Amino acid sequence: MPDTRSYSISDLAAEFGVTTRTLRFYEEKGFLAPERRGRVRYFSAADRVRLRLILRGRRLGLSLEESAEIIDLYKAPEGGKRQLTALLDKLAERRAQLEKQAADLTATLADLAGVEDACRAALADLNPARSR
Amino acid sequence: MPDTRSYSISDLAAEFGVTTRTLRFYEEKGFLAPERRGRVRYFSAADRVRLRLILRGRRLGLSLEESAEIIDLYKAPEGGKRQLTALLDKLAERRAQLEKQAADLTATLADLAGVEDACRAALADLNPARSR
DNA sequence: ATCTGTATTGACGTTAACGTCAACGTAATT
DNA sequence: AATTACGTTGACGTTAACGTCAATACAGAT
Repeated sequence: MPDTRSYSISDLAAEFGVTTRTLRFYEEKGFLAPERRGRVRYFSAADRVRLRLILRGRRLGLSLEESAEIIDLYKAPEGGKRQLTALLDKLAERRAQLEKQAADLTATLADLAGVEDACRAALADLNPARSR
Repeated sequence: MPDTRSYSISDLAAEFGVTTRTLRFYEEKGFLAPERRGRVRYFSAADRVRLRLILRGRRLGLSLEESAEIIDLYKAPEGGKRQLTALLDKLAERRAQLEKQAADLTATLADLAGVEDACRAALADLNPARSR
């Protein structure tokens, strides 16, 4: 069975550590489209996954727009040769960007590691008895 | 010799692909502090490095504030045990965040790779003659 | 002298991504 | 009937990170 359970707005907000305002905002902007019974929102498992991806993009520093675009790429590729080729181009573009980001990340982590070393050395130097 | 050459504001802007407005803004906010002769700014090699680091942080999705904080961590660790321990805590915190980001990154790249595969398969399927 | 190029300082405008009310509806308890 | 707990829709406020003028200064070439 395809996980027919639904989530209230505050369920999701609590689970992902965001406010309900954020979720309403995402719907207003079209990044989420929960079911509506009356005025009340019911988030499906699919909505939940989509939210997870959006927030993942956010942690990567992407705009909501960018995240949404990438998520839309995830959808089953259909269409003619032209569409598919265009999609491949976009994918390559994204990959290039993300790989640059990965490089930046490792560089920063390396820098931080260097500082950590120096810091530990200074500490040990300052307290020779309890060095390890 | 310690690279005594200096850069004009538009030199740096051109080199790093930002506008002069951006550099003035960074100075105004205290993220850069170029030398001033009269009213004119002269950026040193050190300023240039700092700018590079700021922009690296920006590509990682950090705020300027966060980038500046990290860059300040890079400075030679001094101070007493208390300071050094606090610094180590900050470093660990940063590292945790960046490592989470790295995980997000690899996950996203994996997703994109999956889409690329499906896309190529669809293309090959659509044009069996020229598959490779 | 004037023009061209590059610099400067205000100062207001803009966009994204929400925060923060206020006013209200509704369903279940007390 | 009143409280409590959750939901809703406006609508205005906020912050970061610049963009976009406008008015001005100054140095060198024409």
